[in-house]
Amino acid sequence: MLRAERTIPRREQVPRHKVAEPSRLAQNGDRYPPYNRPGTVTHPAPVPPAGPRYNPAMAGKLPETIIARFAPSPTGSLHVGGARTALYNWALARQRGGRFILRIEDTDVRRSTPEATRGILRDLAWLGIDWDEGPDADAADPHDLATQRGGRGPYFQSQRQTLYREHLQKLIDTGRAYKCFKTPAELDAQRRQARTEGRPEKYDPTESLNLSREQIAALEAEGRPYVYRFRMPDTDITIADLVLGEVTIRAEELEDFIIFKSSEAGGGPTFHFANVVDDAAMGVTLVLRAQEHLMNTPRHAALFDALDLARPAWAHVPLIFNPDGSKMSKRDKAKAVRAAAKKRLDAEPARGPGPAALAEAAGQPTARVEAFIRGESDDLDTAVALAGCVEVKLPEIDVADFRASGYLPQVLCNYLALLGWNPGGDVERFDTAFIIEHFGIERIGRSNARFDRDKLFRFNADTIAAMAFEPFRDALRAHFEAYRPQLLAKLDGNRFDLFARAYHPRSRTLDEPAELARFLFIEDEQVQYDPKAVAKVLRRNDGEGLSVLRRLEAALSGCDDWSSAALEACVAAFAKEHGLGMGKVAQPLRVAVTGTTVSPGIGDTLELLGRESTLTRLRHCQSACAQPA
RNA sequence: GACCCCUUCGUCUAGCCAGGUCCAGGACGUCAGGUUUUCAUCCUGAAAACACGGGUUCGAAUCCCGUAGGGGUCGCCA
Repeated sequence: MLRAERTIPRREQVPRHKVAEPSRLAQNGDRYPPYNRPGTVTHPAPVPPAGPRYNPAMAGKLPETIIARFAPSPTGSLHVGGARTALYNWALARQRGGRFILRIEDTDVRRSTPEATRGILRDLAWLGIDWDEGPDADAADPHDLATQRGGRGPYFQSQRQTLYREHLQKLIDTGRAYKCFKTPAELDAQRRQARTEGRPEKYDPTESLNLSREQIAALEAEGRPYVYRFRMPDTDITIADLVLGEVTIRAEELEDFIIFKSSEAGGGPTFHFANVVDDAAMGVTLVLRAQEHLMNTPRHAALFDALDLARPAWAHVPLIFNPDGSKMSKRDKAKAVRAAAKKRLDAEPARGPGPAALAEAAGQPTARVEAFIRGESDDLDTAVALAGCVEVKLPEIDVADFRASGYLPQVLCNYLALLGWNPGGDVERFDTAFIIEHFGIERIGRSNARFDRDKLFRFNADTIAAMAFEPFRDALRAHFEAYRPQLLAKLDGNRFDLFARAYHPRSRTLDEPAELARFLFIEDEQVQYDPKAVAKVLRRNDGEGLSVLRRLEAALSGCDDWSSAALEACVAAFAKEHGLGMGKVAQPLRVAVTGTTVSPGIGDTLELLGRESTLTRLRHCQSACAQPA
């Protein structure tokens, strides 16, 4: 029963931190992935009555029916900030029995890619965020109309052009949209001029507005490209934000903006226009998005008004930053690699031709690597290739990064929910069902937050510790299938179970076992003996450890039952017999078979390794680490 | 620069709307001890904040005004 004792999760006592009680909504667990079901969070803690704290949100009212949406643009991976926005929208829709729509805003034809769409769908699904309407995450081609769900599709803006045209026509008919033939270069020059003269850099519509029908026809005949601009009202615009309260922008701050791009830019609606038209067409009642959109909102409000459509409720959530206060972006990966590469080059100026050697090691053109290191390029592929050579771990930025690093989806949701919102009181650990039950806009904060990886890491570690064995094993297997297939292949049959048992208590992420168990995946001859470990554990005191190994070899080869429990017992008996502490025996053995002082319990380590490898390594070690003459 | 938003321990935050019970509570991190065959845990304890200045009040982290600082926006990107 030794094994049972050793393999129970680390946290036997009720944790110090308060953990939310599994919530009532959790009972219909089918909506969530297995690991997302309650039960992984078990210790009861009181949730204080969610006393609404003061919030100027009183300025706006949450709609009766929540029809929320998440509308990413498929120009990159799903960022944690985006994930949080999606989570908040989703939670509100689920809590109120509303609908949650996923709409892909691919109006930027140049930068949108199907791969990005696919990645976003995959990452949302992984987080346990599902949507009532939108593309199908499992479809061979999510763009395929037949696979999209919901009655108000299609859910790609590129597939809704007719609708935008119709609404544009309405604005033209009511005199709220007009053609503007100014080129970007002209506008830029005007802006610069205004700036040097100290005038406000506001677009002046008079010229375009005064164009006669004939003049317009002439310009078009010349083939001059034009955009459509929206005529802003000349009144102040107040928006009732659910998080920030009332925000008023004075009329003079407002300018006519482009709603339809020129043929040169690919035509079609701009974000502002498509966004508003679609929100209206899809019946969206709540627009909860990042605060960087706050200054767009007056434009959107004016557009709703001009189109005679009901404004949705707006809620602008604060932004998420790096611990150092900088904006969290993909560039951070390049920055981290650059810093490490520079350090490496500075440290070994004598060795090799520097950047060229690095480039070769990374399999990248030297010129590209040099440019990268000089900071002239932030190319992600170069960064990734280089990262392996300079031994730097890329910072996690996107949801996919955290997944690859072995974070649990429910933990990421938990942490993200907490970044900008809290249920009140001291409760910090909870599952998604709890979020659905308790989430509320009135408790969203109003100041920006910094992303604390340490805290997320601790949440993940504690959640893994609290998991029952089977869910942990299944999650670990799924992770290895996706990210460590070559290692998984070496863990046949119930050896994977044994592996999972041995590493469950020492895993803080699902990826840690892969790093920690290196010794398992190498050939017996490849074991590298850490000099410090050898000196301390084997050679010290006149080779005390080595002599233990000699005697241990005999004892172990006589062990018939090569199971963790029997091995543990065997080693313990040996220690007792020789009047040694367990450490005096287990440590030399550990160094002998792993090359380091770190591994799972000695019984697990030996069983995992197998009899043959253990004995081979034991002999090999004795000759390799013999006391120097 | 203009406009808008924000401001409690290093970080995320509770408390603020209904001022006293707050010499400000929790979490992560940090530090000091302890448990443990390594690792990872676990246990005990500690340091650590109301940005500043005015007001209102018997009393202000809480209400008002100002200052400073941080952030966002100012694209035919979203």
